[in-house]
Amino acid sequence: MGKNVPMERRERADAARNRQAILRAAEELLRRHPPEQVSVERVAAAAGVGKGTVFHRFGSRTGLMLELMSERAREFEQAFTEGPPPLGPGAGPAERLVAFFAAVAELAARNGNLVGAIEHARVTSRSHGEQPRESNPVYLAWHRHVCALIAEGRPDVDADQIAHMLLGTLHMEPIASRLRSGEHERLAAAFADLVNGLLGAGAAGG
Amino acid sequence: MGKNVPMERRERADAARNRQAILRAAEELLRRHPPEQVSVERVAAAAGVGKGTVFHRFGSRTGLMLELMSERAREFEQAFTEGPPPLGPGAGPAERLVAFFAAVAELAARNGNLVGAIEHARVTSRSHGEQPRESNPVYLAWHRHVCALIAEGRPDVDADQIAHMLLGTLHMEPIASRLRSGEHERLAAAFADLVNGLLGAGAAGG
DNA sequence: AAATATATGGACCACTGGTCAAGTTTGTCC
DNA sequence: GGACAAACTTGACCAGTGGTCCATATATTT
Repeated sequence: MGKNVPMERRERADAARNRQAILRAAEELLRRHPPEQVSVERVAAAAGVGKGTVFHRFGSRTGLMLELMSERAREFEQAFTEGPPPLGPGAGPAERLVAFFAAVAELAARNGNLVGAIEHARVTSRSHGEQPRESNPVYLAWHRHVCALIAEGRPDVDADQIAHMLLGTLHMEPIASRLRSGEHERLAAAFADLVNGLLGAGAAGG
Repeated sequence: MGKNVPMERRERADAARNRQAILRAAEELLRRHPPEQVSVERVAAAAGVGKGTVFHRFGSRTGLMLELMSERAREFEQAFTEGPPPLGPGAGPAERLVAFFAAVAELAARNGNLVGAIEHARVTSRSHGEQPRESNPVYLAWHRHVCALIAEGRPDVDADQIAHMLLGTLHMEPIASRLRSGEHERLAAAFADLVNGLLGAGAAGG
C-alpha cells in the first residue's frame, strides 16, 4: 500500500520548466532593480510567460518572493540545526548566536534586494490581507533557533521578544542598504556586540 | 527686528482648517484600520475635502504620515533632549537609553498603526522614489540621540549601526502587533535587557 | 488516438498614489 | 464697500499595481 500516493501528482514537465524560468527571472531582476520596480508583470515578461502563469505557480507576489527566499535558506537551515559548530550544535549559545547572525548577514548581503522584496511584497499584497511575517516558515525557523539559544544562555529574559527584535534588524532600510554595499561584516560585528552583551560576560559564563 | 518675515506667508485660514481636518481624519482612520486600508482618497473623504487637497497640503501620502508622526514626536523630542532625567540629561547613558526606549515603546503603543503606516507609505510611494527612512527628520533625531548615548557608554562599539538596529525593532510586525495590544512594557523590558547587556555590567562600569 | 487532467496567457477588474487645469475663496489695499 | 491677485480646492484623469478568469493549448495516460 501507499506506493504512489496520488494526493499530490507531480508537476507537469512544462510547468516545472516555467517555475524555474520565473524563479530565475525574478532573481535576476531583483539583482538589478529595487523591489518596487520588480512587478509581477515584469517578472513574467522576463521569464517569457504570461502573468497568469506566475500567479498559477506561486499564488501571489508574496508567494513568489517567499519561494525565492526558501530556496536560499534551505541549505543554511540545515547548517545551523545539524551542521558543525560554531553554527551547529556543540558550541555554547553565545558563540552559536554570533555565528548565526554573521551567517545571516552574509546571506542577506549575497542576496541583495531579496529581504526588502519580501517586505515590499508583504505590504503591497492585496488579496491575502497582510499576513504577518511570523507565518513565513523561514522566519519562523530562524526565530525558533535564536529564541532557543537566547533562552539557553539567559533563562531570565524574554527570549521570544528579543529574538524578534534581533531578527527584525534585517528589515531596516539603513541596514539593508549597507548590506547591499557589502558591509556585512560591520553588521555581524554589531550583532556580536549585542549578543555578547546579553549572553557573554554579563550573566551566564564564569 | 524680524517681526514678520515675508519669506513664508502664513497659511490661509481655510487651508489651515482643512489641514487640521485631514490630520484628524487620518488619525481616526488609522486608529480603526490597518494602514493599507487607509488610502489617501478615504482620508480625503473622511475629512470632507477633495483628494487633490490632501496632496496639495502634504505633497504625498508619505508626507501626510510623516506630518502626523512629527506632531506626536515634537513634545517627546523636547523631553529627551532637555527635560528632566532619566529621560533628559543628568542620568548615565544606560539609564537614559532604557528610559528612552520605554518612552518610545509607550509612544508607539499609544499611536497604534502609525509606525506601520509610515513604513507602508514609504514602500508604496510611487513618485519620490523610495526615499530612505533616514531622511525622516524624526527618525534622524532619534537615531542621533541613541547613537550619542551608546557612544558615551561604549566608545568601542559601532554605535551608529547599533542605534539603527535598536530603533529598527519598532518596524517589526510581530513587535508592532504586540504593541497594538498594549504590551509595551514587555518591549521596554526587552530593550532594557539589551541596553544593560551592552552598556551595563559588561564593559563600562567597574 | 482518444480521453483527461493540467497549464497557459492576456484581457479584465478594482484599486492605488499622484497630476492638473479650471473654478472658488480669502486676504489686502484703496 | 468693492476690486483684484494670490492662494486654495476640486474631481476627472493617468499610469501602474496585484489578482482573477476561462477559452484555449499542451502534456500525460489509457
